[in-house]
Amino acid sequence: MLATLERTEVTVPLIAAEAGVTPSTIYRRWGDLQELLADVAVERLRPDMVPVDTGSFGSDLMAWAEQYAEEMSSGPGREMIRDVLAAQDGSGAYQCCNFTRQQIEVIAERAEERGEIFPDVETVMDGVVAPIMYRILFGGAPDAAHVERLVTASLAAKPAL
Amino acid sequence: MLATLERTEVTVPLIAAEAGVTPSTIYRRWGDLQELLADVAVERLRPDMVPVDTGSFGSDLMAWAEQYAEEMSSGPGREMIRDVLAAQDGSGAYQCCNFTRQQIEVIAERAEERGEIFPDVETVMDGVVAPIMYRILFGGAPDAAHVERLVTASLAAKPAL
DNA sequence: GCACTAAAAGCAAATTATTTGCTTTTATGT
DNA sequence: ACATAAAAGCAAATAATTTGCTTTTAGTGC
Repeated sequence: MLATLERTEVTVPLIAAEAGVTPSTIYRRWGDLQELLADVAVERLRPDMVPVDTGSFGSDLMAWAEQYAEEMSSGPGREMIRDVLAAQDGSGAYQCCNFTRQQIEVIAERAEERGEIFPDVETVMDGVVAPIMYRILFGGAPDAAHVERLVTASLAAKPAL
Repeated sequence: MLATLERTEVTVPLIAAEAGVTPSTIYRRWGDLQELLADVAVERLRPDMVPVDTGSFGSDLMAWAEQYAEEMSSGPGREMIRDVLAAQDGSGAYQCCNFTRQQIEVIAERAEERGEIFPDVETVMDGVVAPIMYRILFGGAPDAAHVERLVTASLAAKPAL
């Protein structure tokens, strides 16, 4: 029902009716529409899968980054990010950042077990995640070749010894 | 007057009164509060200075990045970014990104005239600007040491030959 | 199981914001 | 000066938000 509406057409009274509650319940629990939308978006951005294991850090990261860029660039992806960032309460954004970091940590842990040498997680956040997100938010979505270049470049950065 | 209020206390009728116009004028021109705030924020984010010339690409970029990170991490900086990104119309974000790109282009043009070798602008956007912005938006503000590391790393990336 | 309590939800009135149709002003070209 | 079109004012209608108070719900100790 609500999914078919434009962002500007979604209102608290509407959501309340949909949920079978009175609007004041929603206002008291969330304060305003943006906080509610942010909460919903954070839940929807929570990863529901472990990154696929393709055999090496490099290819795991490449596969993950490609999928991440694609999902986040999509219409729904952008709206969810927007919703999270628009909220007054910054904790949603922080959570999302952690979801992402944890996914990369999973990839890193597997690489560790294999005895690979690989860049540390913060390097990947700066070198891969941040540019993807920046371009989605501020410019056009990054294309596949760009994502590939970001991943390749960050793989060249070796960890502190 | 308005500057002393919290974001959630700023309303269209208030701004209208402040401006000495009727609210409907504002609603007709901007549609809603967020578009208006985004417009204001874009104007305030427009750079009013040329990056200082310190003698080389590396030190110019370092000085610029430090100031950029500081300004954008500040309370008002964060609010302006938030306002720009919260707008339905994505053109504000695109403009802000271009403001930044143009600043880096100025630094690059000076380096070109000096005959320096330096990373291309998109590399700097990905390697310096994006991580700074990502951390401001999604986590804690980046500290000075982090910014310095980002700049140093991106300087090592030489342009395509 | 029953009474007690605190938190959450309902309800409805009051307030505030938003939209809209219509009128008036303002700016511009002739 | 007049005609025109765009922008602004005004005010009524609609919709959203806030709030005080009542009712329900869920949990706790007896």
